[in-house]
Amino acid sequence: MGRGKIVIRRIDNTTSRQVTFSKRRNGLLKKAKELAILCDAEVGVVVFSSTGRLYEFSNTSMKSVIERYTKSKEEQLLITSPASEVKEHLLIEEIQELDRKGKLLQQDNMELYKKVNFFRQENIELQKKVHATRGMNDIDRSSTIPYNFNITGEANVPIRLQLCQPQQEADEYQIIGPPNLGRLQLH
Amino acid sequence: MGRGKIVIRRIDNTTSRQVTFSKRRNGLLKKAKELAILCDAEVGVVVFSSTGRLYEFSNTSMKSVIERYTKSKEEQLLITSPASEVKEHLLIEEIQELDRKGKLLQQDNMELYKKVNFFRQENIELQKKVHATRGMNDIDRSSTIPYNFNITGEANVPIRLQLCQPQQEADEYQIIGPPNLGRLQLH
DNA sequence: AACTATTTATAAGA
DNA sequence: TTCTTATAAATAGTT
Repeated sequence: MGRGKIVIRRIDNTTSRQVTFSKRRNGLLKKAKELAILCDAEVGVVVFSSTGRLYEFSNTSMKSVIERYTKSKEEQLLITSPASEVKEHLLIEEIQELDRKGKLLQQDNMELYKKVNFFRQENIELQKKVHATRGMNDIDRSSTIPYNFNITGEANVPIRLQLCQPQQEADEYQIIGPPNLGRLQLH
Repeated sequence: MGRGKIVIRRIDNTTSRQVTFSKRRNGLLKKAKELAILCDAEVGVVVFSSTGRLYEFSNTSMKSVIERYTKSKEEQLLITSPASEVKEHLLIEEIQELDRKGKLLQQDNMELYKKVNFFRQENIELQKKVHATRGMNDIDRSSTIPYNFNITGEANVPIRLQLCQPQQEADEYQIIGPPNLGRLQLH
C-alpha cells in the first residue's frame, strides 16, 4: 500500500527503517484500538523499537492484559498437556500451599487449644478450691504472678509472633515465647 | 477500506461483530509481524475476543516481551517522577498492605480475645466464690490472674510490637496489648 | 468462505 | 519530521 510493493524483510537503511517504523507503529496501534472498540475485545500491544524505545496500547490496562494473559495461558496448559503431568504439577503446588497453610493453622489452633485448656483447668482447680475451702479452710497456694511482657521484633519479612502461655503445673510461670528468637517463625 | 465507510463504535450485531473480529484480528497480527520484521522491533500483541478467547503474536516470546515491558516501565517511573514521589508511592502501597493485613490480624485477635476473656471472667467469678466461701479467714487478696496472650502479626515492613504489662496496682489485671490494634506501633 | 468495490494505509518523494 | 500522492493492502458489505 504505497508507491511500490515491498517485500517483508528487514529494512537495511537506518533512516528508511525509522521512518517506516514510525508510520507502521502508528498504524498498528490505531488498528489495535479499532479492533478493541469495534469488536468489544481486550487488546494489548507492546512495541520496542530497534533503539529500545517502548510504545504501547491497551484499551483496558496493560496490567490487566498481562494478568489475563498469564491466567489464560495457565488454563491452556491444563487443557493441552497430558493429564498425568498436569496432575503432578497441580499436586505439587497444592501440597506446598496446603503444607504452608496447614502449619500456620495448626500453630494457631494449638495455641488456642492450650489457652482454652489452661483456663478450663484453672476453672476446675478453682472449683475444687471452692469446695475445699468450704470444707477445711484450706490455704490458698495460688498467688499473684507478676507478668511483664515486652516483645520487640523487627523483620523485613512476614513474621509470626507467638507468646506461649505459662506451664500449668509450674510454681513459677514462664514466658516461653519471644524474646527467645527461636520462637520467631519466619515464613 | 471496504464497500462502505464505517464509524468506529461497538458493532451491535453479534454475527457481524464476530466476522469483523476475525478479519481485523488477522490483519492486526499480520501488521504486527510485518512491523517486527521490517523494522527490527520486538513486538507483542495480545487479543481477547468478547467471548474470552486468546489470540497472540510475538516475534520473540511473550514472556520476553512482558519482562522487558515491566522492566522498561519501572525505569520510566524512576526517571519520570522525582525521588520524593517514588518514595511517597512506595509508602502508600506499604500502608495499604499493612492496613489490609492489620484488619485481618485484628479480626483474629478479637476472636481469640473474646474466648480468653470468657474464661478469664469465669475464673474471676470462681475466685470470688473462693473468697466468699472462706468467709473471714481471708488474708491473701492477691490471687492468680490467668494471663493469656497471643500476638500474631504479619508484616512486610519492619514492625515493632509491644505488649504492655498489666497495671500492677489494679485489682483486676487488664490485657492492654493486642487485640487492640492501637497498640501495634508501626515504624 | 469468496468476492469486489471502496476505504485505508503507506512507500516514495518533496 | 511532516506533507503529498500514487499505489498496495485491508476490509465492509454482499453473494
